[in-house]
Amino acid sequence: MNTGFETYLRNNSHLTDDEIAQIAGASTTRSLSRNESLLQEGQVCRHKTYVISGLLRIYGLVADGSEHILQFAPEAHWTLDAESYDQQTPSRFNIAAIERSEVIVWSKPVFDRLLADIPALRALSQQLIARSNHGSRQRLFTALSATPEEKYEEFVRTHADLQNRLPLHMIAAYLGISLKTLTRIRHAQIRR
Amino acid sequence: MNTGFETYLRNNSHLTDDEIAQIAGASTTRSLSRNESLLQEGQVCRHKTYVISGLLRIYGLVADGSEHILQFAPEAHWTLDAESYDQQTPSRFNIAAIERSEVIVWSKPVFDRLLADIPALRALSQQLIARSNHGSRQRLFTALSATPEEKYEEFVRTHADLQNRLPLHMIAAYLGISLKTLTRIRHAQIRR
DNA sequence: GGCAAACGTGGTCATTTGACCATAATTCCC
DNA sequence: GGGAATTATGGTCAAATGACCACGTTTGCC
Repeated sequence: MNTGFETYLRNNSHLTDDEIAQIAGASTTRSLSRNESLLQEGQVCRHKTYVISGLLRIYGLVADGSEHILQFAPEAHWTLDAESYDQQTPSRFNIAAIERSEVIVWSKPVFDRLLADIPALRALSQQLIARSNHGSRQRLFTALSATPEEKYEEFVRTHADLQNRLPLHMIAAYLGISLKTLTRIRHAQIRR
Repeated sequence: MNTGFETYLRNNSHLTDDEIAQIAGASTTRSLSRNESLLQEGQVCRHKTYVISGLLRIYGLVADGSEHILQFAPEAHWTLDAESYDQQTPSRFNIAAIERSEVIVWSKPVFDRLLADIPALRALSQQLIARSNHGSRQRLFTALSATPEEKYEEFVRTHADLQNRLPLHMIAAYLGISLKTLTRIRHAQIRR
């Protein structure tokens, strides 16, 4: 079986075919229907996850019930609440499917074992953490410094592929602006 | 010589005294006067840095010349533009001293050598990256979801020690709000 | 295929926020 | 110690934003 995951590893790591087979062999597949939850606030994230197809979101809720999205995870993304997973502590965030999705997962003991056995997997993990770090930081800077319009423009620039798979209210929740403001921005841009 | 750095390593890692001596021995000390720059946008971050004393800030500039602060780095913090350092690419951010500060630095080749030789230092590095990750993410969530007042309250809660070492306009630049708004919030709180 | 839910847009209004300006107090540095 | 720069606060005003509401359309799903 080739889930696309093997292809991903072949193209994005120095793993040998044997190692790839070993990693894939230790994984379990899980299907998520639209809106199905993968992790809820307060639960401990017990699995490392890779998205084969579909689209997930990682988000937090605030007092008034509205949600704010930290990250989208489309196919070929590793998604996890890193803090909850690493430390096995209750998560502050939620993960749920936006579209029908397929993910593969490893329980933490299993994945730890793989990490211990396979140096190239450690290297890949570190690379992913570093990338995530840079992503968060860049996003933080944008959140601090950009106007709503600039935020939207950056989103379109960096997530062109996701733009038509997401309802506008989720884009707004991702940008930290209201749906109304987003609508206004788009309206203004059409006029131009 | 004991700079406090050795003590830090003794308390926060599994490094042996020999290893600690090796790491400290490979470092260079640098003093920064108030407002002195350590790294400017566009430069490549060529050194790993540890703050012995004082206080630095990592910030970015926007078109109108205003600055937005990503992070404060007081004594006992490792500070660096991780992306620029890791990939040796031009930095998008600036680092400068807020107070007169002392830092110790290692050039990247030297520190890479230490990392290769000392497993416990790799472990520490990974821990620091993970922590930084979680910090950025938490901060991003706050930036997206909190009101200015909530942001300030969280800042006071999490940075009580820095509060009276920082001018208000820098706190505002950190929170992503205007100085005016910050003044208003503080005024309202006094009245309560 | 059809019904219910989700979605996108629009209008209005109150509130918040930031821009600009001035001023007093404080702090820094030579 | 003293002069200059930085800092904190305040006032006013315009603009941006969000809250609330309604309505028509689209979409998902049984």
